[in-house]
Amino acid sequence: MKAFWAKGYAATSTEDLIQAMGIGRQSLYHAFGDKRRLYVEALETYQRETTSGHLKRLNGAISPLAGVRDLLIGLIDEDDRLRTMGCMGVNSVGEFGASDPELRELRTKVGMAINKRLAERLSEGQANGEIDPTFTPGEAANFIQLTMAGIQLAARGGGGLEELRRMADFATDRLRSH
Amino acid sequence: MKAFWAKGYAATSTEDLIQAMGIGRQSLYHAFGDKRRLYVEALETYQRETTSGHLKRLNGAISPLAGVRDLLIGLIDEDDRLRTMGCMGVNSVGEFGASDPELRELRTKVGMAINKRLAERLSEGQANGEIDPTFTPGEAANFIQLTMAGIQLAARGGGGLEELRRMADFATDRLRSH
DNA sequence: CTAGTTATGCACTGATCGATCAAGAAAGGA
DNA sequence: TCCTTTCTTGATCGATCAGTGCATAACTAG
Repeated sequence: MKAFWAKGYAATSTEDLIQAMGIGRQSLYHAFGDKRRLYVEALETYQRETTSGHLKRLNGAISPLAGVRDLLIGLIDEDDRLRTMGCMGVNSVGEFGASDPELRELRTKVGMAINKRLAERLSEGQANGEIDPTFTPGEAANFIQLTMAGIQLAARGGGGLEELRRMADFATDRLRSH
Repeated sequence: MKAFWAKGYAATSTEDLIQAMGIGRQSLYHAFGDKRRLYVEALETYQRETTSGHLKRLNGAISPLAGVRDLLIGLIDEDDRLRTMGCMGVNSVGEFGASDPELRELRTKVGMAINKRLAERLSEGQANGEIDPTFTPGEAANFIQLTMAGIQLAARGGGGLEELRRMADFATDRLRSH
């Protein structure tokens, strides 16, 4: 997973993979079928692990808007090395675009789950007055997801810790009611 | 340029390139040195061509906020095929991250130029009362750029025309003063 | 212990990778 | 015109690519 995450699908050789996993060549093919299947499994694992963390931060905060902020801030790893790896899902979109139906479905599934919970949470925030009531929760949820992707892309591009945190705060503040 | 744009650096073979350009193999190496140099030149050309369009839209509008909107809307091609190619610069960030100093500098240069003009324009908007005066133009400019990247990534991922336009409008409206 | 299944190591496949060679064709300059 | 430089063509380089065949090793069930 880390090998694909760092270098992308095409630039990661099967040699890289067996080195990273510390197993033999035949074991890789026996266990995963081929390079592509391994990539899909790695991406699935990545999505599963990260999504649960995202939802935990979104739900755990004391208020909906604080949840959004925690979600965005939580994307930004303090460690430079980890942060510049970005998000494997975002990287996958960049590499494959909309061309691969299987990856697209995988991505859509995760996106919808986050979107749903995000919209619920935003709706709560509108009810308690902390979030601007003039927009629809669904649109705002889409926009938060766009912001998530933007932050993670900027992180991969070498964006600094403080710079990214300011952007997360800025985006969060844009949802606040006046 | 289109070949690299569509498939990324690693997945584009020199055979793809000579097919796309309609020239012989040796001509490619004679004219560009190697694959990497050709990629850098292609990316430079892409940046130059697109950036001028972005600035034109940002400057051409009747008001600063309308300029921001035109800038964001202008990223979204009506043609599905073109839209799903996304932005070559964004794709490049995804593929190479912060690992390549030359690409990073190329990207930074363009980013700063847009950022500067964006901040100026936002400042104008705050002066004429159309844009929320409570934030600093620089931060807002960074955020617009993050939104640009987010839109273009979503486009590559298969985002629909109307969906993306709604996000552009939503982001623009977040800057409006109340 | 044995039989049968599963996993692994090593050598190797054809294909394709990026890049180069040698030689000729075209273009440019005096 | 002749000579030099620039460009193009086709064959080919060694390296690496993803994926296999085959024999051995490890494990499991009885």
